[in-house]
Amino acid sequence: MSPGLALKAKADPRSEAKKGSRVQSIYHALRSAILEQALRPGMKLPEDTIGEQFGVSRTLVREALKRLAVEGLIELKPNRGASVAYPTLDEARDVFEVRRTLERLVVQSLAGRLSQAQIVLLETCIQNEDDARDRDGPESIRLAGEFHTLLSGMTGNALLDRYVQEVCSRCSLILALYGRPHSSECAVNEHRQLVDALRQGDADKAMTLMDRHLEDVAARAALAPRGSGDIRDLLAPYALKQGLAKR
Amino acid sequence: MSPGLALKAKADPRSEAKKGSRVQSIYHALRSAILEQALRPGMKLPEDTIGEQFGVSRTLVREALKRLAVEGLIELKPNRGASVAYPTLDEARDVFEVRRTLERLVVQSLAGRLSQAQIVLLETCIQNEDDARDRDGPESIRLAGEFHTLLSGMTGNALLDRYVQEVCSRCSLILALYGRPHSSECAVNEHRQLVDALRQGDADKAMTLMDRHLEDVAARAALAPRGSGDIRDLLAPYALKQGLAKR
DNA sequence: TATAAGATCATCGCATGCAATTTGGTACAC
DNA sequence: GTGTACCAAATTGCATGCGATGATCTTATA
Repeated sequence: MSPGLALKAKADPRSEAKKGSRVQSIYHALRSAILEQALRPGMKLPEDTIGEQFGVSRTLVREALKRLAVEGLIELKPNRGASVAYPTLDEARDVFEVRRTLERLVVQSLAGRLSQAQIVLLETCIQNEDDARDRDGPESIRLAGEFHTLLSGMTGNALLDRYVQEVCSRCSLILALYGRPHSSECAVNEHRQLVDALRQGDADKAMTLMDRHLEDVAARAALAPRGSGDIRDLLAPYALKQGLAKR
Repeated sequence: MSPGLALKAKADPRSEAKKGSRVQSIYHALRSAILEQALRPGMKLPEDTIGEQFGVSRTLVREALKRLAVEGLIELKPNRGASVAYPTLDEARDVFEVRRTLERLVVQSLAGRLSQAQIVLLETCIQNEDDARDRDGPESIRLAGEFHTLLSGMTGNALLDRYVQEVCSRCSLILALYGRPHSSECAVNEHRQLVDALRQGDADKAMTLMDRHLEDVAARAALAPRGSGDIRDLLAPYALKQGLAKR
């Protein structure tokens, strides 16, 4: 529309550098906003409102939304637009199941094959987690996810990496939804142990550690006590929309 | 553009029924065309050419192309449009690695939990494979994939199902590229054995069978002899470019 | 003849307009 | 007071136009 807006948008993606396409920026912004719960589950996400905010047209917003929908962070209903996803406990369990499987493959691929530089990278990542431990919940959730995606990226298996990134996104949302806030200090230790096992090349130990770690994470999300969380699971969707209950 | 074309396109998606949105139709058409090698790897896929063919605008075509790109069936280069993907042998190996991991989870979830109706479904699927055995390669490749996606769908885990579908698509393309044509008769038997193990609830046996089965499939794709396939890998694109120029 | 610079053309990236669908509200009848 | 029909506002679905980017072909010069 007005060239002024377009220019502002072009100037705004500051640290994104010259390359990142604008949909990328929108995608990242929305993703962060969702994972940090600035946008709460169930919230509507109208295309033109977002487009105005970012100084782009609906076309690009729509594209970003579509990507987020693929990742399961938003829901995209036929003629009624997008809203922040509200994963059920059943879906959450499914996601964690897939995640455990995938991450077992990650550590299996990585055990004993990490370079010194990679180990340093992992350790600084863990350090960041440790530093953010006291601060707000959402950020530490995001950082914990980044450790896992950092690992998956090191496998060199692009497909595996993409899948792990996706399940991590979903898990972050799930944790933000169902997780108890005061629970990330043990994760840091578990991450440290895992890196140790990987460095020593003990694939079995690493896999066991990762497995137990993800079990812990899932448990923290109140997924383990199958009965207790179900009330919310059943209640919330009705409070949100009224009428879309299918499965 | 011309209403004639639009009508033809609208009439053509025959079994698609009324509901499937038009991008869906385009997506399925292109997907089939690629998997059956009507569209050969490396071929360019211009938006408006396809749009004309289907009687829709570039917008919808673009959307379908994006989905295919996510699935790894086409490549989408920044300002140069889409072309049918040409997975390298390394990528192929990565895909099969992920696939084995995922499908192990599938059989693990399914062992001993199949209903009678599901078993019947699987058996008819295998029968279809058997029937198509003698016919052209592409179709039997597609059918073999359908058996696996049928299985994954039965887990009830939507995410797992989506991932398996995706890796199956990719594997089909890979097999079409690198596979030897005369090799599907054993797969049928392997599928039968697998269903037997699942019915008996022998999870370990089923997992082993699935693992070996996918190993076989990968081997058939010339992925096992790491050095031998590279010649084809390099040669084929050039042969294709000739065909592309003609078309 | 071969190389390099420039012009031309095809194709995509993105914004925007219009039609279609849904939603929420209001009036009216029962 | 409840239920139905209808209307208006909001929002998405899709097509298309314009500018931009990269590919190809031309031409000039060494």
